[in-house]
Amino acid sequence: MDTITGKLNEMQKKAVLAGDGPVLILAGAGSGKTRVLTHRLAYLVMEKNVPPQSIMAITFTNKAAREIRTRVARLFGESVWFPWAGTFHSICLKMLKMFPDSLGYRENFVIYDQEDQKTLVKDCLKELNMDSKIFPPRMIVHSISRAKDELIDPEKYKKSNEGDYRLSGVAEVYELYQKKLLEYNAMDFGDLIFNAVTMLENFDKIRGYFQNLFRHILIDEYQDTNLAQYKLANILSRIHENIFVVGDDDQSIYGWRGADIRNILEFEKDYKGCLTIRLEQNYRSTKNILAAANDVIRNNARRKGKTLWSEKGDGSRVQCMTASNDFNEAEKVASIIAEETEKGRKLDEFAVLYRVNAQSLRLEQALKTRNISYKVFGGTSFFQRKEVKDIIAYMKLALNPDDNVQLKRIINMPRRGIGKTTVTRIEEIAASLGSDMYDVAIRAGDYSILRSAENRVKEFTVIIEKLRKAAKELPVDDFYDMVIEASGLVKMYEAEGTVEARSRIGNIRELKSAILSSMEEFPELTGDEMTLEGFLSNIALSTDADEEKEGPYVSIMTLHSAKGLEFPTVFIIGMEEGIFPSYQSITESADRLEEERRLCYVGITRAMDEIYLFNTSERTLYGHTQRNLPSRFLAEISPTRMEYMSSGRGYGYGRKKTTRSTGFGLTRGGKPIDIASLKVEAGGAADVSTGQRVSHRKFGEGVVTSSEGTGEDKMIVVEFEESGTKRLMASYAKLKVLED
DNA sequence: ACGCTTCCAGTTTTT
DNA sequence: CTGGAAGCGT
Repeated sequence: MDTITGKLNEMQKKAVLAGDGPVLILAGAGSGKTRVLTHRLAYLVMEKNVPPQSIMAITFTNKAAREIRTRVARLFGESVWFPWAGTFHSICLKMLKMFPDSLGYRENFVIYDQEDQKTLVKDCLKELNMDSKIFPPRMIVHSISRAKDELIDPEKYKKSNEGDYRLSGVAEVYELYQKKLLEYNAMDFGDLIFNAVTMLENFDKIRGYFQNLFRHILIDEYQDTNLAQYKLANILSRIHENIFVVGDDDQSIYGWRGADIRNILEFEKDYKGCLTIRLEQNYRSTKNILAAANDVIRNNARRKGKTLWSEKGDGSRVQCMTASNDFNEAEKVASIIAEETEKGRKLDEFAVLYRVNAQSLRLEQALKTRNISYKVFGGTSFFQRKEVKDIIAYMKLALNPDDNVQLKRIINMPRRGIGKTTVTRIEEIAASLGSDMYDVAIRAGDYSILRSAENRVKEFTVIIEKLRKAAKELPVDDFYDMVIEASGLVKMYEAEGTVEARSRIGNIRELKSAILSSMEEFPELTGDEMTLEGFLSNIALSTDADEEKEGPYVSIMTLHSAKGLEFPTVFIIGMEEGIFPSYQSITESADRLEEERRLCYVGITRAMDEIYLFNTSERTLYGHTQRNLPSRFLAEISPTRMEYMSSGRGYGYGRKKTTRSTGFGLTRGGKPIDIASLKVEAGGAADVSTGQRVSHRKFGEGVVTSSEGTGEDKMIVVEFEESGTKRLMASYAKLKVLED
């Protein structure tokens, strides 16, 4: 028992030892939630004798799943296999593969990523004669994905959007899109969850089987679940009712991807009699950092409410700096890192976080010129690279020739003289026959209209036939060799001879190492040999397979990708209105802005010892230069926690003289001004600004959360403690500004 | 069929 | 400023 609870604090212990029934753990940032989960798993197996195969443990990333596995293994002193530990997607895939024909899918179905989805949507638009200007494929993919997150099928979608021209159009596409997916024997990410839920709902026996199987369900990052995932867990936990969820409503930052913060906010309502435990002791950050984070998140209305505390010392104050422009900002970050490493600190103690990937460019340049090693996380992942996807398309098609999307991708890749006309003809013939394009291609000679292209098409089908045979006979690594050889893709890049082509060949070769390492891992995990099907599903569900980088490096990434990580020193750059919070979140809704604020909270709480917040007075993004006011989040942090560093002007090459001012004014046009007095709009005549506390004679006290327009027309949104959120006209509302 | 030019839009992205 | 897509000329 001591090995399980020995190093836990009281609250953590209570969570780990909780009895049967639903349990909600509200775990603040850095409060040891992974520790609680792993200890809970160990407790269930070691003390309660629950067989590992009857525990479902769900995380959001493969990385988190791996982490939990290795940490549980450490507790056990040996590796115990939890067959149902993984991501929502991998677990659903596993359930679906156990009963593949229940939903009309054939075995060997493949998984579509976003790019495949977009391609398929474009095909649907063309077939429906719809204009992709009016119905941008990106937006449609998004709408379809959101619908699936909310368990809305095409029929329901159509019904609930009757009369709306745009959404009815989306419904049309959605319907055809699903039809094609089934024909092509493919599922997208959303389908994995949606179909698993559908399968459980429609088949009593299957449902009963899983409901009995899972005596305990544990879910990490519960604040990021969507409705479909909520439903899945809800159905599966109905018999044993042991649902143990861990999350932090203040870290819900994926609403735009369908995550429904309601799931965690209303867990107690949905699971009556649940045990709720708050983990508020933070083991990560200094008091100043936590205070700043608490200051920011306090301004959100939609939250459970929780205040983190720490036994660590105050540490240094939040370092704020206004750079003249983005170039200068990057220079400063780089120079601080250089200075600190000269004092003996390691590069991997630093992370630089930003709102959008496009911001990384300047930073990379600045770090490069100083020879500071760095790694950009996120961005295009290895398996998304064009050349890698092409190879995978060959593999997918060999496994599943029904897949027209992959066929169209590679039929003329490398060039073999099959152009648009031929492809369209094959497509039309296939459509009128009700068969797949591959069937038509292989019989190209039978169709007079294809006669002229027959030889070139045959060249392609011969390759695929060879690969289909090989796919059944060869182990995956040998099969890969054959794909390289038969497709001629590497040969094509070799002929190109450019630097870019060489890097593409490098990536293709890298894919082989990915295969080899999965082949090693696979039998360990499942006891089976890795099949082509297994490999393809594996990589479809993994993103973090990037090549390891040698040596210590500075981590640079978006705020989103930083979730779950920690660093001694964190820089957040671009703390500006319109950047962070993003322009869209300011204009769209209060909810979106609250999510943005949570993102800020996530960012600040990544820091253990030091945090630097940067903004610029001028920034070039997407080719145009803009002047942004400092982020409202800066104004929300108590000045007593901040230290404002101003510096000599200069555009990157000026002297790096840094002067410290005792106050916290922001330097603009040479005059220091108080952050709290900044207006949201440049030049606005209104006298209330976002973040300010105001009082209204009828509504009571509240906080200004957003505003739009200027002068007479200025509208502000105020969240009143008693009366809720109100939209008011600033000039008529007769608000009194409260001093703190 | 293919390559070259022009035009346009452009968050965040655990799967 | 980028990358992707559509359009046009060979």
